[in-house]
Amino acid sequence: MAESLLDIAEVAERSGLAPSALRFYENRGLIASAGRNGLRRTYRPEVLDRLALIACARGAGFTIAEIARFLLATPDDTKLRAHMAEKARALEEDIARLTRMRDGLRHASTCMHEPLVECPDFKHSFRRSAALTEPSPGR
Amino acid sequence: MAESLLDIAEVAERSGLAPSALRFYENRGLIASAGRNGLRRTYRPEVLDRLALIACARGAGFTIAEIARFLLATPDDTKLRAHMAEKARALEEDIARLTRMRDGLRHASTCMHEPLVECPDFKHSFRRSAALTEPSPGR
DNA sequence: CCTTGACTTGAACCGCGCTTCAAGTCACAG
DNA sequence: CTGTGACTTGAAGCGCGGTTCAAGTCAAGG
Repeated sequence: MAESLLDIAEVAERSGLAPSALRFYENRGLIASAGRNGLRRTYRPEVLDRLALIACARGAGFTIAEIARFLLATPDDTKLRAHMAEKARALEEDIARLTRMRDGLRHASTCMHEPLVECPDFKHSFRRSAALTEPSPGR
Repeated sequence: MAESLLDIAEVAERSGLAPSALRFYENRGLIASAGRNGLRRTYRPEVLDRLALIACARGAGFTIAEIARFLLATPDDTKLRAHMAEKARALEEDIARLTRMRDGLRHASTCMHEPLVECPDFKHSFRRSAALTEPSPGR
């Protein structure tokens, strides 16, 4: 079984993350090492799934601290579920915003208008977006 | 006409941004003040549209520097258009990623599975997402 | 004239997510 | 036993997007 443990360098390579990032995640509680081989951390292969999860969550705008909370939450945690559902809702809004933004850019990239930035359609999509975005001061 | 100029405090209030942020944007070239009333910056009302645009772009993940480039680009700029189209494509990917994330979270929030994090469906959606996310090292 | 109070400036600081660095420690080869 | 070289640590540094701060300046009011 010790055979199946991965060296930190290997995990780094396979996950595409820097070793420093792995150590960073470890001391933030996002992942755990299985033990040491001398000084070297060794990881169970499942850590790769973890890392994929983390990368994805990061990409979706979750902070490290949030991810840690998710991962450390007590198992049968109803708060966790609520939190997840809440996040799903938030993502819904993000998606809508990005979609509008994408449409605005698409239009802008083909619209002839003299300052491009003044194109009414273009401005319009931002206006709408802004109205929905404003209430959220954070970020 | 001077009547229609807005004081920085007014712009701050209407846009929901801190005055410090307005000054920050100004010295990054994102907005321009119309002049001064004593020491006080005054802005043309159109700056509010600008700010809405900026807020939206920020929300869509553009950096301040990127936005500045967009806004300062020479008008009939074909590179600008190409850049925009490119960004639109990138947003498409982000949207797809967020959508998968949202679905993953939705599932997770109702799925009974003992470490929640180990739910196969849940993991699966991250796996797929990760595969598409990995090539992009930045961010 | 002097105060008040909102603005001005540049510079320092903050939180985030890491990376980089100096200094130390280990396994293994020769 | 001595390198070598990849790891270890904690601390410092970085880029981003601002905020905060000390010190200065102005217009208006008393």
